[in-house]
Parts: sequence; structure tokens; C-alpha cells
Amino acid sequence: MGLTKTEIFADEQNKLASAFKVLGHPARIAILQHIIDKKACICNDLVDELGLAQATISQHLKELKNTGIIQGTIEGKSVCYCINDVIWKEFQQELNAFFNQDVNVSNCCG
Amino acid sequence: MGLTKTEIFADEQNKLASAFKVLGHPARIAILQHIIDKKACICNDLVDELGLAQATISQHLKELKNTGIIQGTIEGKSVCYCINDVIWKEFQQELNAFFNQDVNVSNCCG
DNA sequence: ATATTATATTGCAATATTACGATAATAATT
DNA sequence: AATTATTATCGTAATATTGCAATATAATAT
Repeated sequence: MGLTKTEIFADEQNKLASAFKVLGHPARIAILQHIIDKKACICNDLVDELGLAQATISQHLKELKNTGIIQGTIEGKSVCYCINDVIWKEFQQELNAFFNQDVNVSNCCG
Repeated sequence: MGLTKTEIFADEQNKLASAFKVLGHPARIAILQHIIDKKACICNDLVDELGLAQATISQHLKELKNTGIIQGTIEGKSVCYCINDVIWKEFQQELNAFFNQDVNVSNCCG
């Protein structure tokens, strides 16, 4: 099938999974890290930096943009992509809430 | 293609992306949350709890097991799955390291 | 031994993702 | 206006993922 049955899960679970999913590709990790390192960035930088075709990078940027974690503003003939720190912090909180759960393991599998 | 070009990225980036990727499905989030809530768990629980076929859940459990974030021990005729808290903490640290970066946005896109 | 229960594996169909070349769109430069 | 530079979109091929029925495996119970 290839089609996730989102309707059987809670909104919260779908949302969290989506957030994780967009980060689940090394190109998108590399793009985010590059943006963070440079403080600002344009797509053409990335084409030189990463070893992927321009179309491919544009597509990954689009996915990141769709989640809101980055935003792009047109600057002349290029586009300045940067982290949307409001959404970044939302992601941070959601993922922290998930990982900072008390994972009590002691009374299991022993 | 559908094939990620992992060879062009740093190991660290691939590893981080893999960690995020396995969490990027609502069924796997739901499975983890169920295990955490119950402190212990068997697969059959999940078949009743989630609305997915036994084969599908077994497959998701396998993916989680492959990353090491859960472990399964045979208990008679069922299997007791639980969080591997060592790996859980590794995940937690990796993801925290990524999200706790200083995302300085002020001098960009303004 | 056979039946039952719990889980894993296999095989398959449907959809999604990744990647890229070609092309379009837009803005700056000449 | 034509050219160049930058990014987006379209179309397409290849591979991956999701989900399930059917079947296999393993342990327990009868």
C-alpha cells in the first residue's frame, strides 16, 4: 500500500511523527545544519556544498518549508532561507516532551 | 530513484537522520508510547490497542528493534518488548544536541 | 500428538520518496 | 531586448515504505 493510516492515530501522534519524518533524511539534516552554521543561506550555496542536483535540493527545501521549520524570503534573484525560530522551538518542545518522558524500565523484561 | 545517497553525507548526519526516520511514523510513536505507559508490553496488546494487522505491527516492532530503541525478550509463548533505556538515552542525547544548537536568526532574512 | 496462542516471515499490491534532467519563471545585468 | 543567474516545477525512473493475507514457527495446553 505505502499509505499511512493516519486516521487511526491521535492528532498528537501524527503531528509528532510528521515532525520526526521531515528530519529523517540526511540531506535535510545537512541543509538545516548549513543554514544554522552560516546564520543565513541561499539555495545555490547548498548545491555547491552538498552533492545533490539543484532540483533535488529545491525539493528538500520545499519539504522543510512546508513544516514551517525554515522560511524563505526573496532577495533579489536569490532566495534567503533561514530557520523559523518560532517553529524550531515548537519542534524542540514537542520532541523534548516525547523524549523527556520517564521511561521506567526496571520492572520489565527482567 | 527512491534511494537516499547516504555516501555523500557525514556519518553523523546519516545516523541522526536514521534516528529521526524510525520515529517518523505514527504507529511507531504509538507503539513506543504504549510500551512506556504500560512499563512492559507484549505485541498482542498492540494488535488490540492499535487498529493495524498483526503482521503490520510485527513489522514496525522489527524496525524499532533494529535501531535498538526497544528490545524483546521471549516470555513463554509471547514476547515482552520494552524500551532499551541505554539506547533511548543515546537517542535523547543525539536529538538534544541537534535541537539545543544555538539557532541565531536575528541577522538573516530581515 | 494435536490444538491453541503468540509472533515472525513471505509475498504482494498500492502508494510514497528520492533523485535528476529538462524546462519554466523571475530578477538582475549587459 | 537579450543574456545570465537563481530557484521552482514537471515528468519520470528507480527504490522504499506501508499494510495485509497467508503461512511458518515456536511454545504451551489439552
